[in-house]
Amino acid sequence: MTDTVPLPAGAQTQPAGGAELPSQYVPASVEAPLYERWLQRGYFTADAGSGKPPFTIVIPPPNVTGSLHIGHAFEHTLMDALTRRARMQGFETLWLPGMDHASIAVHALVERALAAEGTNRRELGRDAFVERVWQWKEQHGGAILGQMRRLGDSVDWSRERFTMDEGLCRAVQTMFKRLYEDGLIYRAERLVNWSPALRSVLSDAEVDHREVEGELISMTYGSVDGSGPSIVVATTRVETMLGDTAVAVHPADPRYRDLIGSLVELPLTGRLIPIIADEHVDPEFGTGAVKVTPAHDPNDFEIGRRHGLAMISIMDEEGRIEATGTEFDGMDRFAARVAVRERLREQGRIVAERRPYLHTVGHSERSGEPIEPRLSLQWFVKVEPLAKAAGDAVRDGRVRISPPEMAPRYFAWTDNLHDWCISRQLWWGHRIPVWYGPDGEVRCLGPDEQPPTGPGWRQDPDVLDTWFSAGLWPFSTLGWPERTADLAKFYPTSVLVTGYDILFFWVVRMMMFGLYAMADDSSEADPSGAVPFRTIALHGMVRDQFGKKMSKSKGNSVDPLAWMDAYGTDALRFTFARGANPGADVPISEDNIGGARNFCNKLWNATRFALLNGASTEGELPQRLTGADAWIISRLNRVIAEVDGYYADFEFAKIADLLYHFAWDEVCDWYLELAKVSLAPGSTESTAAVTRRVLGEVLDGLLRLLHPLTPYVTESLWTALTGGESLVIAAWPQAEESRLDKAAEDDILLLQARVVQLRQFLSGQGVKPAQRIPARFTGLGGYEQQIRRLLRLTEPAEGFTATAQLELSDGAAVELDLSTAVDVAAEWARLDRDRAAAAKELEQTGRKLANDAFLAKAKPEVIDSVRARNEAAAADLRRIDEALSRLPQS
RNA sequence: GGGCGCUUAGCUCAGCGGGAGAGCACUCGGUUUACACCCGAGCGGUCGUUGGUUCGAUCCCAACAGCGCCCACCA
Repeated sequence: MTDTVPLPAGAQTQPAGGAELPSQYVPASVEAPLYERWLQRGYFTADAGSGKPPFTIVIPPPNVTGSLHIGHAFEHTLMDALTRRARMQGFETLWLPGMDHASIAVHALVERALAAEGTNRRELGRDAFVERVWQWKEQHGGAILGQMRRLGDSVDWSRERFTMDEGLCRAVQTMFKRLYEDGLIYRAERLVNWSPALRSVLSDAEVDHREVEGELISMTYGSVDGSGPSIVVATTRVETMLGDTAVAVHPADPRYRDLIGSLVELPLTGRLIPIIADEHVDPEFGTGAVKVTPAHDPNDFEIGRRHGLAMISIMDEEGRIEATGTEFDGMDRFAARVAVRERLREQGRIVAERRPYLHTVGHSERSGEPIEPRLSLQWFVKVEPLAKAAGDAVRDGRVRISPPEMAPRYFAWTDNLHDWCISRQLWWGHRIPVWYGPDGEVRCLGPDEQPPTGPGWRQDPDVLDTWFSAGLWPFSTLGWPERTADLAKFYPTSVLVTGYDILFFWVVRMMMFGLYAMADDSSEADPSGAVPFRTIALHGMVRDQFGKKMSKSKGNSVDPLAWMDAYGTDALRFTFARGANPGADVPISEDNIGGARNFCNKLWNATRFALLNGASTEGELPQRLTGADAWIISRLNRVIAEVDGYYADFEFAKIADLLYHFAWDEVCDWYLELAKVSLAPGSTESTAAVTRRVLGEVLDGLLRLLHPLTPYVTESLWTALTGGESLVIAAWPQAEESRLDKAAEDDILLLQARVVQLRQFLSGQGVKPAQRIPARFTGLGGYEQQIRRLLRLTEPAEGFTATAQLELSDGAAVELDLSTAVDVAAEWARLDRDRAAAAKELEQTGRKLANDAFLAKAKPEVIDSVRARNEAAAADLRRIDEALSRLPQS
């Protein structure tokens, strides 16, 4: 044992010596130096050549434009906890950091800067624009990386990746070419989601369906004067009528049977269009007749294909009407909607208007405007076989989804995925590796192939959807397509931690690509080795204290950095962990984090107490322990096992809650108080030595268990307590069955029950904590000294008069001299309450025991427990009645 | 329109067939030498409603009401 207290690691400003150890934990003086030390010692750097089993997490790459928001901070806390625990468990641990190039977000940002300079990307030109983006990235990108250090993320910075770096470019090209050659990537003219603001196509996943107030206009096609055939159709997008090529009715609809096959005049254009029959039409809706615009509506596109209709595009890439020879040519789509409607009205063709008409319209997720279905030549991934494989991997258990209730959402996606449009009319991103020759040749190139030269050859101008490269993340970051040592060692990754809100976007794409690309690499020893991750752990979203989604516009969002400043990183992390039930949202508030800060301080002071009292972690823990020492070691070992169980199911909230209560209620409130007796001057040196060793053991174990959640305070305290190098590389505790001691646990439970009884009695009597009451115990069978200390009871002295007697649990009793302070009324009230509770328990359990059906059908252990409760209630009642009879009548 | 989930103390949430729990908030009492970012004692709930299954239901089933999220081409 040492007679001075070692300096907590990182606390350079604090002088050595327990007496000078501050009574409050000051995170700011500890965090940054500790993180620096961890980096210097290379604790986070993984070794692909290690013989240890691997544990891998790849970070969901944040956008290069992003900074750390509360959602990242939360997600990183969970990933870091898993990573740190795995490292302590002896895994070769890799948590790989990186960023996503975020095509659209970067475009928005840089184009805004260009606009401020009075220019735009088209004036600048492609190469200069891309150059400009790289400049921006070097200067301003990646703010989040520094913030991750504050959070304590134990990522391997030597392996940091970016989705546009050289290696990932090779991966993207390789993947594209493989899919292309397998016929899983194709180019086709399809009806796509077009964003006029971005002048680019978007995938289905980038379209938000929002309910808007529009108008539903019913109008007459054909003759208005009865001179020829006519039919009434309804639409919310009147302007699209300029591109109509048919009117469709249900084949069995008697109203229109005679009209099928005839031609009607399309107003404003003079074109004649056919009335056709198609099963898709719902006769119940509207008039039962549908205008068909194959080039601007997904359903109509399908109808058009079935009937071989012409597809007339009437809109350009910025959403302006293209209808040569009409007055609407060049008009914005929304202006045209009004203009067309008014022109039709003049012709007496409007037969009904419903306004407002509530319906859903797809909007561009990024730029916000309504998307326009538009006919366009684009690249697609044929997802069906890939998505099936992705679904099967979960169905057959190669990949586990946690919590399992989330699996249906996953299948809903894999089972219904449409082909994925991967080309974007943008400049920042992975350019499609396809060249077109002068004679219509198409050549797809891998990363090591030279682009064709010669006149007329040009590369496809489009870039790939950001999610294409993100889908390769779990293996591209490890060196794929090269068969690197990293890939061999660390793939498949162990667990993917992500929010349920992006399950569909990203997870399914990684599954599809991982299973496809890595199929050849899965060995016989591990046939499931192609999966990108063994487990998908889904978490919820961080919400405010009322369960509301955080948003800047609502003003309820929280800056995690400000909270780290005010309360410390560990407090923030512990708050997240404490709220993290699998798959459920996480409400947090300043009250929560205040409590977590207090908890860190509690640990600080518990360890300070231990250091001041010579706690030791040296040498073997005695095999035979007694009393409180045996109890707390037993409890520690139970807690270790429980924590391990919870980690298996990502039950962070339960881990945090368990450790909080173990540390605070059991270690601090009881064990430290009981230990004070063994450590007091009156105790023998051998007793004190054992307690000092147990004290060290318990705190050592507790700090190890807490380290994944609260790395800084635990590291700081643990190095001071043990003199060890670092908790980061310390071993994770092992639960030892031989340390479980049911008898010691029962002893302390009894002690606690008795102490609580006495406290309640004294508190009910209005006895002030400072008052020292003389007491005489009988039948205690041990722990008298501890009970006296906890309650500040004195030995009965000369003139002791027992003014009160109290029956304590399990046959013990105490006489107290309360001549100084007795509050009879308060005690009556308290005993009455207790009596009512005991009587209720007696009645409830008695009724069950009197029920033959219960006795006949209930499980024996249930009956036994009810019987025991019944007897205990009866004993309580007797004790209370006895106490009542002794109390003076008021 | 389809799918998933939620409704338990003032707030946020655990529990999910046999004794209603936690944190915070609240009330009362405290200068106990680790900690007032503390200690002790307390108050507070017909577990959304109505039926059913069961010896027994907060927990299982059904219906209803309210809320949330995801998916979706009803013109």
